[in-house]
Amino acid sequence: MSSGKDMRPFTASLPMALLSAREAAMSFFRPLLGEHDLTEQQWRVLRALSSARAPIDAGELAATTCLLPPSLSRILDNLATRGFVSREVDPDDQRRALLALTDSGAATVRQIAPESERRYGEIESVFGAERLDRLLGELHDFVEAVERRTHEAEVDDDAA
Amino acid sequence: MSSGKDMRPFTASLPMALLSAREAAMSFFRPLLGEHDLTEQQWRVLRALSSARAPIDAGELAATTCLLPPSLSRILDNLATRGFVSREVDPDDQRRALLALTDSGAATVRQIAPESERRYGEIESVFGAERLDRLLGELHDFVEAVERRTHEAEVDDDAA
DNA sequence: ATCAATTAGTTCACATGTTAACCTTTGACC
DNA sequence: GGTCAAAGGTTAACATGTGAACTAATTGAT
Repeated sequence: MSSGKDMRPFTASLPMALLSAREAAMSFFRPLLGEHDLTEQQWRVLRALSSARAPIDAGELAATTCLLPPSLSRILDNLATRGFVSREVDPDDQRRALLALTDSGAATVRQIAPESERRYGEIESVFGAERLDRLLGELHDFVEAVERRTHEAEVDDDAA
Repeated sequence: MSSGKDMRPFTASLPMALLSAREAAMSFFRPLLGEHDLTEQQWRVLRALSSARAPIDAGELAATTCLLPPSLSRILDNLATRGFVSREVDPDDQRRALLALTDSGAATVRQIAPESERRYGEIESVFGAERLDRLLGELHDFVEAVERRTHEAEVDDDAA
């Protein structure tokens, strides 16, 4: 007698579905990043800094890139050593680090961006551009719905 | 002058959207698994073995759980040491390992499954059950579309 | 039967994920 | 103005992600 009868089939699990979809999506970009000796996470950081208009602090960067502080800390060590990122202490609050792209980092982003966009276009052609947009919208709504619920729970905790 | 003008906004990137959605989804389960000293990946392995009707080999298990062989190898070391999983050599092909849940592993899955299902129900109530089903369907289709294209590319390679 | 090419898993090296502990700087309070 | 809790980052320890190299078993071609 199998013990699996009382659980949702494996493939019907949302975390698994999101994971395999992400693997599928990243299969378009991983080879490109590998050619430039960048990991997916390093690229996320460069990309986030590139679209930031001014230096931002580590907490904000961590939130934007979906990286936990310890991971981000090590990634910044790496990127600073390679000269892609500058790290300074915020004079207004010496606990904070202010991060920015160096010229070399910005040049690297500019070099990779066009090919990255081209491959994003491939994804659109495989799945359909508007269908992809709808999917992005649903994913965004999902995150919002979960966050709303989480905040309510926190308020409840405070009240208790 | 910001250098970000030629790239898609960060939040509009599918990999990022899938990643943050996955984080949101896992926020329901991570605390539960932590209570049982299981990581997300260890739980994926236990769950996959629990729904397998017969012992399966490592390659199949890796594919099912979205784990790369090196990760799976270490995870199986861990789960075997803890007595949750048994590992035997396939007599028909001695390269293969045959994996199965032990009684203790099956008991652990049975113990966790109900609460896991309950939390899945919370996700449904937050986002809507049919809306979640549609999302799952789209994610599944996306993976299929990408895999189809990848297979075509491989055939092209062979022909070249 | 023999040997080169494949295949299944593991091991290695390095980067990241995850939690907890730590250190410094702030800010609120008295 | 001194004390203390909280905030921002980093460090530590262990588990996993990732690509490359490695081992052993199997397959296939000769």
